[in-house]
Amino acid sequence: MISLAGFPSDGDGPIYLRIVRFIRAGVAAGSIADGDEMPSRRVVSATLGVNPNTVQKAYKLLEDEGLMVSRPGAKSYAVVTPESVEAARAKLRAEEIGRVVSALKTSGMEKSEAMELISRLWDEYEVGGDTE
Amino acid sequence: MISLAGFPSDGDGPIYLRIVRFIRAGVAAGSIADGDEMPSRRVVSATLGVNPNTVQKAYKLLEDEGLMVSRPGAKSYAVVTPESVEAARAKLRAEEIGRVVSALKTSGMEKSEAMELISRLWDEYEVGGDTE
DNA sequence: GGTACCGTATTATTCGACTAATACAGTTAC
DNA sequence: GTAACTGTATTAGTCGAATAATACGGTACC
Repeated sequence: MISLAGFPSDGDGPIYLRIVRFIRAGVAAGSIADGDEMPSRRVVSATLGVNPNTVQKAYKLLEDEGLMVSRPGAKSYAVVTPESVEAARAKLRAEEIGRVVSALKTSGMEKSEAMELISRLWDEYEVGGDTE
Repeated sequence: MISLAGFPSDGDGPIYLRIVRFIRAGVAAGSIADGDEMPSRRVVSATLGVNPNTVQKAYKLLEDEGLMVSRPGAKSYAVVTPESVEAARAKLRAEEIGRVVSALKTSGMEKSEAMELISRLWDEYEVGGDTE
């Protein structure tokens, strides 16, 4: 059974995404094995103090990514294959990151400037990109 | 008087940000000159079919950025100086990068991971034939 | 000074994302 | 079969951002 130990009590972003991130990290890091039983929606919801549907939203995303399997009535299990591990890592890596670097360097920005800018944007993060 | 010709009837993001972007682009591109008269809030609101306060929200941001000046009762004017042009370009650049950062966050990546990867990729990336 | 425009402030309303409440349906072990 | 779990769907509440309705006060020009 996959443990929720280490799940951050405080974190950035909505709860369902933090759950997704937590499982993705486990798959990517190898701390979750193929066929491991996932805690049920209700167990997770009770543990984290959220609604089962919030967990369902996270589990649905994870299933769509191929990181777990669910079927009505039965328990859910992690899927850890070379493909799913790569999928998890790809998500964590987000290939578009290369475009950030590309765009920034092309614009003639110094590395220190770029890091500062990205750090600030990350914290401020407004859809539409307005800052200040 | 600055013209609204070319203002995109459809676009991404809230209206007030599209107005901001439109003016920023004009300043950055040089199609707006220093001292140019800005259309009043009410004129813009009537032209675009939105509330004057939506325009006010945009104009307030532009004024905070140093791209225009307003004072109660009087007309508003564009401010085009080396500083404001640089400010406009920086904002447009930051906005573009912000979209990518947004995508990374939505995909569940954590800030520390992102910063680390960007730092590493920065050193590996070679400026090639990429333009734009 | 009066009129017509201007910018600004205060207060609703709308709308979508996130979360919750509840009910429904499938699986498994006895 | 039935009890106790499981996953899933439908609907409602909550909160913040975007926009609107309205009112107020300043400036310019005759």
